[in-house]
Amino acid sequence: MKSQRPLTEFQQPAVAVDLALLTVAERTLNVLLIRRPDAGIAGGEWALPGGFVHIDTSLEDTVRRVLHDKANIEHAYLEQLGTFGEVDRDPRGRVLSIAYFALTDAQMLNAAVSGKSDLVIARIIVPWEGEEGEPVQVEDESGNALQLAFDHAMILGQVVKRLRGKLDYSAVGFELLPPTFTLRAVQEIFEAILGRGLTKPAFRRKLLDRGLIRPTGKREAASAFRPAELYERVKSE
Amino acid sequence: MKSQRPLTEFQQPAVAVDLALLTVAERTLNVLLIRRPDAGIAGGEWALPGGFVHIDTSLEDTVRRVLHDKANIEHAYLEQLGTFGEVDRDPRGRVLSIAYFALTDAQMLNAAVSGKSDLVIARIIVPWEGEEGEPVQVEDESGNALQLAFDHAMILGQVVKRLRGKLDYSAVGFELLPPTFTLRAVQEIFEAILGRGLTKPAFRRKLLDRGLIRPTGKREAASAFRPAELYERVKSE
DNA sequence: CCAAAAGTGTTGCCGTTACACCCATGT
DNA sequence: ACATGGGTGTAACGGCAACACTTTTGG
Repeated sequence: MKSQRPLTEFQQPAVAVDLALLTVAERTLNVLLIRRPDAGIAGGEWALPGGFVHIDTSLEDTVRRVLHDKANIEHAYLEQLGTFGEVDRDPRGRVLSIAYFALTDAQMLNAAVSGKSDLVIARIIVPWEGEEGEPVQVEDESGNALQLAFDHAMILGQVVKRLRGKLDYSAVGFELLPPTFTLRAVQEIFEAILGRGLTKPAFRRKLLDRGLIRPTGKREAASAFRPAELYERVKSE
Repeated sequence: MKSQRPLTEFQQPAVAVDLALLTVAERTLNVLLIRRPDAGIAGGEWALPGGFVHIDTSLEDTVRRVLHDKANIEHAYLEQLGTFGEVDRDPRGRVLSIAYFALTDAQMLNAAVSGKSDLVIARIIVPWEGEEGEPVQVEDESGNALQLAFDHAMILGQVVKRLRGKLDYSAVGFELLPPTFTLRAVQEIFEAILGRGLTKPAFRRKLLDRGLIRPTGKREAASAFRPAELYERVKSE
């Protein structure tokens, strides 16, 4: 910091944000991907939606712009994951990526994506256990593997690692659920993120003891057998 | 990402790394600060050492350069904290800061800093409990408050929060110790970071049960009373 | 022998797990 | 009535904290 006009002294890297927008559907973690045009770099591959950081826009606002412009979503839980800055991570040149992840429920994401042909909701296949944080694979609804562009497989691996780590002591899990939900639905969210089964009674009690959710008195509508009670989040003070 | 030459299309923010180099001395968290020249922006205030990210240097290498050039240190535990990008966080213009923290033992830091008049090792005063992550205060060895530049008080608060969160389930605490150390020393590190006392027997056992350290058979030299056993880290496989 | 700090044994609490069982509902 | 998933009781396990106690060393 020896100069008073540092902003022009060196050639600076470009700065982008990349957004991993996740949900859980059919007991599996899903992520929104955008197809890169065939003609360009990494053509035909699938990437996290992203955008460059303009000089008058904060990081949060940049992410919200990406969320709105590319995913048609206005509100979602957002959290910064980290910044990736290897010199060769983008063949177009030096591009830093500030990675964020966002969480919504499956219906929201389905509605936002319907009709957009360059978007897919891909299933995340995690080829490791625990919190290793290695890269992951993705596949479409038919089970076909998708090729991820740049270092996005690694970034997604870090997202899964972060989620697994925070699930127990934070309230991120509920961000993947609609406003009211059954306990069974919460358990499926947890199992999808952790990649392993959980015992039902222990799970229910731990959840209720934390005081984060409250029964509404209503019950789910369509069910072949006994309908489960619907719960809602208790607004944090 | 609609352009093939994005690097020049928009005016880009400048990108810097800031480094919080911490140690524990006299049962207190300390951080290395550098004094900003009286003439410039934030003149006379104290800042985390930092530097701009050059176009051909990775983030890790940039941090190592800062560590070497400004703190005289070659090796230290390094971890990325997060990226701070409010539009007005730096009065010189739009500067993103990718914050890292580093950990060493007190002797290392003292040796590196001796004779450098623009550097201080400041005590961190944490005015909150638990893992709130609010800004912190700093003071010199005589107890005089130091004025922190930019958003560095907030960044340091986030570092403390991160350390408190990771202390129990990771091995970061040992990065603040010399190669061999007593159990008492480890406990003082933990107490300094957590900001509260711990009961000795429980602490010792938990530590030894984790299998991360091993007795060397040697004992500490200078002691008024019974000398404690010296331990070392067991090299992770 | 005493002071001071190192180190150990024992107990009890509490959160979590596991397993067995009962309950409520739609066909 | 019965199949099916929702929901509860109970007992065992294990981590951790607290406390009292013993041991070791230098003066």
